[in-house]
Amino acid sequence: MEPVDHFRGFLKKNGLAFTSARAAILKGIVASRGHFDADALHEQLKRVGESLSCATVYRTLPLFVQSGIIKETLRSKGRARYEPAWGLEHHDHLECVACGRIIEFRDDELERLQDKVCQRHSFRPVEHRLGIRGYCSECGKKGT
Amino acid sequence: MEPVDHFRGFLKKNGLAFTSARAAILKGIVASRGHFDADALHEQLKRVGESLSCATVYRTLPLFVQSGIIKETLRSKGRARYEPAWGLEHHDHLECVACGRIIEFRDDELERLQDKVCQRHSFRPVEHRLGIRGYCSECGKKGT
DNA sequence: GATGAGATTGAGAATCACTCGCAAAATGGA
DNA sequence: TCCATTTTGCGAGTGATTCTCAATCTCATC
Repeated sequence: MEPVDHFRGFLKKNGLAFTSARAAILKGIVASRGHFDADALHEQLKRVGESLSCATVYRTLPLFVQSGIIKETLRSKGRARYEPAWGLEHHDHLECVACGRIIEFRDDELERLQDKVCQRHSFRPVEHRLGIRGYCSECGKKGT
Repeated sequence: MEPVDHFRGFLKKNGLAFTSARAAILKGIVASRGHFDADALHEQLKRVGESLSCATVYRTLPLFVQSGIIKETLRSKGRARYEPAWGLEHHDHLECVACGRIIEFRDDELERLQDKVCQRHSFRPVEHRLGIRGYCSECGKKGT
């Protein structure tokens, strides 16, 4: 199913309207492959002629999170960041503190162990975030 | 070694002064066992008669992080949160989305696997944060 | 113990990401 | 088409954090 169809279904189920602003934002999300923040998304939309108020962008992002189209990731420089999630497997992040590069990885064993930890504490997980900060291979070479 | 001695050493090594404000904040940190945020720390200090400007608290916390006395943890409600780290083992967090309770846990196998992931990507880790959000045993019982 | 260069502090203004309030406009089921 | 309901844009408001800068404190050195 296409994200847009899923999103329409989500809106209808919740008595919300599918507006042109929401359509535009969804297009922006799909276009921006990879991580983005509210401001970057707003800028990108402006570039393609879709000028929405930034309040609308901020107001709409949670809907996309709730519907599973995107998910919030580690915030950086005080800004909430997002990444597409629709149809993608869960993964975690390595974040280079020197160059800012973000490397995604997935490790099933790691996932399994986390579930075990939750069981041990009778904890029902909803989501988790693992972020490892350090130096990527490039920056690691350059010293310190 | 006591935290205060370690901290003095850290300051000297960096050409910084050991001031009464910093001593007071350190005392506050030690007193507040467990997680805290800048505002809570400021309030606590005020309660014991140490009235520092909140700018000073904000300015000083990074020094304690750098020196390894505390570390930043998952932020909550838009606030940066910290926990004591001096002399304590690393651990990760389960965070209840219903009641806000934070459960600490440690799993060596999990740590080991993360190192493996880093090796696989030639990534030199500096720190990592794993936060699992969900429902704790108490809140899980109450439904949904 | 006095001195001075440099570090630190307080108070309030400034930032910055984000949210709110409200009137005007868009949506969509009947 | 009509209208109750939802959205939007704008600008003002928030709340955490940071900055500015003059006054104050530290501490190595004298």
